[in-house]
Amino acid sequence: MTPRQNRSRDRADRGIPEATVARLPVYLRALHSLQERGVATVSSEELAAAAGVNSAKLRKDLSHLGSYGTRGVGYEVEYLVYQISRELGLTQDWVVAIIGVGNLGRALAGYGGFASRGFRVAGLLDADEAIVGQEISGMTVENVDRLEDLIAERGVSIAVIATPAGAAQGVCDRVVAAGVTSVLNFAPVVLSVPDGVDVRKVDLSIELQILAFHEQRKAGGPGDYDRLAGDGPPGATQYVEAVEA
Amino acid sequence: MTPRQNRSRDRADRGIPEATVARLPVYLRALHSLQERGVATVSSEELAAAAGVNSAKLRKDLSHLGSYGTRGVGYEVEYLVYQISRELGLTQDWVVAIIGVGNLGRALAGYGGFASRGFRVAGLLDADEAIVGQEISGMTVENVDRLEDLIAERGVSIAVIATPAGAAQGVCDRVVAAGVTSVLNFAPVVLSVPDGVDVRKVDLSIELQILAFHEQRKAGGPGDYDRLAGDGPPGATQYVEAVEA
DNA sequence: ATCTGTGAAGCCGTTCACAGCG
DNA sequence: CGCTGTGAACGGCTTCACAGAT
Repeated sequence: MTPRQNRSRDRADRGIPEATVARLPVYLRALHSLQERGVATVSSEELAAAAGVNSAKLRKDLSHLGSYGTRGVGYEVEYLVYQISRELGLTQDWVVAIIGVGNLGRALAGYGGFASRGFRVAGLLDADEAIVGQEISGMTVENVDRLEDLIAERGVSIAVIATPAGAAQGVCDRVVAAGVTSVLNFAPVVLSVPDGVDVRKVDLSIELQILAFHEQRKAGGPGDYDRLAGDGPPGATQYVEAVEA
Repeated sequence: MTPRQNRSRDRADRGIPEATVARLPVYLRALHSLQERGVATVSSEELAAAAGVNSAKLRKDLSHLGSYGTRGVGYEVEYLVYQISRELGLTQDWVVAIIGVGNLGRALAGYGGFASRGFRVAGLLDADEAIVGQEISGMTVENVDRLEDLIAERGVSIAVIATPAGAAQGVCDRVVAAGVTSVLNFAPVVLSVPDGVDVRKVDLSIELQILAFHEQRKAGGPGDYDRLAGDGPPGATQYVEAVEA
């Protein structure tokens, strides 16, 4: 027991706090936007406003990367863009495979934010013969049977799982066995993975449920306009788990 | 200055910690899954495993809702499902409008997880005349010009923004002006909203960037298979902000 | 004078370990 | 005895406030 978390973040790791890492992409986006508007220099106050955080937090975050600002002046936009990009590993290309080409998989395949930020989609895979062979966003959907081969051949390092809930764990096991250690999961299930594999999860219905919680606290009921249907017997709520990603 | 955060979470709020709220939907899903398998009673240890958290955390989370377990036994699945559903406000129906019917909007419109959990999609809106009038998942796409009317007529309380980045803030301002206080934002921008409005953000490229950071820390480079292109001149990274959600 | 970088304090969330109920 | 519910300890993140660089 006592599963000593092997988390390699003791020190010497140049340890950037997780919370900071999660905000760096936001800063990066704000900086790109400034760059497009021709801004050369920015203060922590301005950048923080653009990123939606407070300026002390921004400064502390950036201080974990190094001293890239000039006191009395601010930060040079281009330089900071480079430093953050490098820290996040975006100066290299990452090869991504999308498994599951339903509605969501299609949306992801066509998502411009991937290609433009150092992520290259190198495969669209599906198990459905009716979908395999289709042309989606300039790529041909391939059979998921070839998953292991494709990962090895194309050097896939990030797998995006957009399958139905029932298929997700199986797909995950296969990509992990094939050597992938980073998974972005859109299926509404908790994936089990061995230590050393990172899973991030995006769950649309969870986000909505969190909003509903706060909304309920504000008004005490939906809408406030007029009461519409719903509100049936408490115990009788029908949950269908009809998720299809 | 000193923008005193008007965060209405001082007390009397029956204060459930935000971190707990974010996990309740996960517990709920695990419980539904148990329910389908006919399990009537579950221990904190079992439920925690199914939800991917540790059992002490689970017990503390549930303790914020009340004492719904039985010592020496565990939790009654059905009862706990009801209590969590009620706490999250899922015993009522929430009316959702999706603005922006591109690839992602389509995926969201067809997402089973909405309808099955107390969320009713009551409108698909787009600005593009070529899309307006189309039938998507059994609904006709309507013109975003009618946004305010639809919100009022149908009692929309949650707006899902799936527009391109450039349109998002404008749409957000309009839904907020029309009385909506909960927004789920898929556009890659930081939305400004007045106090009292909740915004949650889902950002695909941010998640990938966080994965890339950790992946970089493991291997020191993408793939580990062989080095492919990339790695160009540092200052020359091309960022296109070509996001179209 | 201005704005960054940072110790110190405070807050929040997690984990431990056990008291207490069934 | 088994398992929940919870005070207490701990650790991480945020915020404050100011020292220090330009």
